[in-house]
Amino acid sequence: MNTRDRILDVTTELFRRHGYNGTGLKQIVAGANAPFGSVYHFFPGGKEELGEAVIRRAGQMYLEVIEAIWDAAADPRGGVRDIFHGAAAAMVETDYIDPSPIGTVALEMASTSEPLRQATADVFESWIGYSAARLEAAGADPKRSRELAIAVVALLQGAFVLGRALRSPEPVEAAGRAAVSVVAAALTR
Amino acid sequence: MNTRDRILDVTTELFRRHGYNGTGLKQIVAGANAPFGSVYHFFPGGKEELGEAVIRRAGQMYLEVIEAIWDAAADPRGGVRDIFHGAAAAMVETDYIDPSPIGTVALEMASTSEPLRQATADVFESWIGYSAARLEAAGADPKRSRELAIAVVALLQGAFVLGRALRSPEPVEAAGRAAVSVVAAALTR
DNA sequence: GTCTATACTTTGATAGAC
DNA sequence: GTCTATCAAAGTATAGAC
Repeated sequence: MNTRDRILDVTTELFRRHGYNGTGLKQIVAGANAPFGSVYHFFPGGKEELGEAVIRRAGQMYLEVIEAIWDAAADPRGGVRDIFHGAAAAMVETDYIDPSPIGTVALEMASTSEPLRQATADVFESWIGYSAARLEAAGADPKRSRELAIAVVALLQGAFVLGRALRSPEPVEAAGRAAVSVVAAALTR
Repeated sequence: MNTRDRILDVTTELFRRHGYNGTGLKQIVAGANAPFGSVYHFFPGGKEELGEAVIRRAGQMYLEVIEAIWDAAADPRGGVRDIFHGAAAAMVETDYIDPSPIGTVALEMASTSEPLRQATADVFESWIGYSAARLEAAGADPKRSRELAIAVVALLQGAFVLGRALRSPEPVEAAGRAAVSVVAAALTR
């Protein structure tokens, strides 16, 4: 794998464990077996530019995972259920590392770095927009599909916070059942 | 106000904006107009002990706010609705500072500091336990009241993440309507 | 593009005078 | 209890050889 991708991979992993401020550039180059100068070669804007790239790449990867799950699911309820089940399983397997680095960076940096805040906002909007479109296609009221999608994404992000704090998959499972119930209610109306 | 409380207040405020790792001890003593040594006088365990005190105090304060809202509300739906309305208003008023420092610290530190992780877990459990008891008293199935309470807390925390990233009260309002709908469904069954 | 060395700043923490 | 001075380590960033 090339140096740039190794740097991105290691930084993503470190952000998931320690967030943006908790991750040092020295840790990153050590983990990526890269010379220190390479970070500034590939990301001239330094840590902030690297962080933004990590957020946007992780957001895109997750969007593709969500798309694949929706495509494989029989109906919207099944799609939502599978997304939360997958996330719960991932948390247990990884010893409760945050499934995605995005929520942590959003909370840490929204008041500090406008480029990073904007990157997290763009990612969340992409998830919300995609989910709203799928819910609408499944029969949800167009006027309520965005609100519904926001609730599902909020349940997922909030469940990550609780699951990580409690070191348990229970919050993700509970949030998943709530998400299915909210979606089901909107579709049978 | 005494020095110890000033330190706690300033640290809470800084955690809400920049999280645990983004807040320096020097910033704290500058903001609190306190000598540097006072931090170690009142919190011999250093930053970690101070952080734990901030988390537990904020968690207790929020629990009391939630209790007051429940007591004032006509029914559970109203209580849940008021909690989210209040949070949305607070975010707008404070230019989208995180309403509480707890979620950020939980995500940042869960894999790094066991005392801080435990403190965030204890706070979330106290919110979940109290909310579950109120829902149960209102007629929710005892077997489902905990799951319901977890979903409401997850919606709230997730909405903070999204609201902060998007700089909008929309996610908190949307999550609030979803929370009311989930609670209402569980009570009319 | 790779790698090393280094500059400069900020961090958390400690010692000791008052 | 208050306050100052200072430390060692870690933080980001840069320069320049190869």
